Amino acid sequence: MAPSNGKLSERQNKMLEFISDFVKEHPYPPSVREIQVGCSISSTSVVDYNLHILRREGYIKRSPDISRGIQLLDKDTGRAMGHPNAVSVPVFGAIAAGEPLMAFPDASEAEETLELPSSMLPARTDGIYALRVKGQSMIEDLIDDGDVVLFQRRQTASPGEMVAAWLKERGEATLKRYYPEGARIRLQPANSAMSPIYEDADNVEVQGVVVGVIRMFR
Amino acid sequence: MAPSNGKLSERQNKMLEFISDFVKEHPYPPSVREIQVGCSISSTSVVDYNLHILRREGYIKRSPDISRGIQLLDKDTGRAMGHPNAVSVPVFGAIAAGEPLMAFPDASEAEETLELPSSMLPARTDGIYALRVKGQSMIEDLIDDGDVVLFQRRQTASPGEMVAAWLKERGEATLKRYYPEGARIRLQPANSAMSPIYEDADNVEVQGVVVGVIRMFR
DNA sequence: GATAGAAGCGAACATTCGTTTGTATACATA
DNA sequence: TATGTATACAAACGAATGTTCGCTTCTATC
Repeated sequence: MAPSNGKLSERQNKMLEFISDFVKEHPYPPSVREIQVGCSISSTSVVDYNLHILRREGYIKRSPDISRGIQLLDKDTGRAMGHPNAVSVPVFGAIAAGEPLMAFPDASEAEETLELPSSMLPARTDGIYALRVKGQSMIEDLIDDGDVVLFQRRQTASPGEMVAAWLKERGEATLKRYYPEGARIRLQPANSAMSPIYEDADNVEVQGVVVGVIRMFR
Repeated sequence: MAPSNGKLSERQNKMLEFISDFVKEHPYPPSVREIQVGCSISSTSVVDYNLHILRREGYIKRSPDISRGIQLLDKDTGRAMGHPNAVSVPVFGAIAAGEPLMAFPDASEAEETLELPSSMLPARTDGIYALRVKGQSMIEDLIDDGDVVLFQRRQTASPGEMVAAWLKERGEATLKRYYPEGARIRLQPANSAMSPIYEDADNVEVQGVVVGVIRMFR
């Protein structure tokens, strides 16, 4: 069996992540075969082999001969983990209205946090943050004043994606669609009453792409 | 099968209690046979029989053909139990596309549930449900095809509110703005390409008012 | 008494699922 | 080269588990 050096293989990490995701989305733990399929493993025996290692290393607990008898443990405390369903998303100030975004916004500086179910979010739930939209520059993309927009932190974007862009010279952030055009970048509002912004590529810093919109009335 | 009078037999109550105790002591739900032994029932078919009743009455949710696929629901709200701060919102079929809404939609019949933080929702978090929007009849109110719309269950609405309305004669539900005009009701789409619907007040049943919109890209 | 539905029963069936077995490959080491 | 170990693979085995079926018992109703 594997050496007891505490390091996990890539496959073992993937399995842990799969189990963690699975229990967030289901009221029961995964079976060996569900792990097999979810992690693209060719044989159930390989799953079992690595589950033994995860158990020995203290990452999980297994109930022998019981279907779905897998329990995630907190590696540090060795205690059972609950149902860590919620991802807390920091909500920063309004976009397009000042200086909302530092390079690495810290959750502690958020005005509030939003507890969102991880099932709602894309696979990578880290680097998710939210901004409250100010103004109607994206009204034709169905994003209204006051909406909360969820972003995935990224430094690059594909043409046409909605991004939070930091305009260095102006010292402000803005929500627009991203269109690189050679050395310059067109930031296109979704409001026919407004004109696109053209900026030198050096002056535009993508800080995240839109992954969702939440609007609550009242 | 049993009459749908909402009362549970002694045996069914015992089963519920057993399941509740079981999930507190184990990281996985009980199997049919474990319920059988724990409740001193002679046959697994009796367990299955009563589990069907519990499901129909909204006490549990079952995942067919999945071992230990039993989930306790909160009878009052029809929500999944076990997530302290989260409210699980049942998501039913698409609106404006057939017959999505029965009089009292049952959480156990939801195609999926959404775990939302109670902080996101209005004070009263019971009677919240969600529908996936089909079509673009509310596009000018910034609700797009595919969006998930959150409703608060209500039988009445104020003029101008967005409601899920059940048209008895047509046997269909629709998402529109609500304008009572004497004995008839105008159901106004937010799409200038579409005409309002006029219906006799007797033929319109408000089933809920819109309290939020969620749109996830991916 | 006849009938029908609710509830229970025992057994069998079919699938899911944990486990084992035999083998293969890569790599380190003696 | 030979040997042992870690990892992976495919297949099969057998236990666990969900489901179904035919029958019985009980009770309410006509």
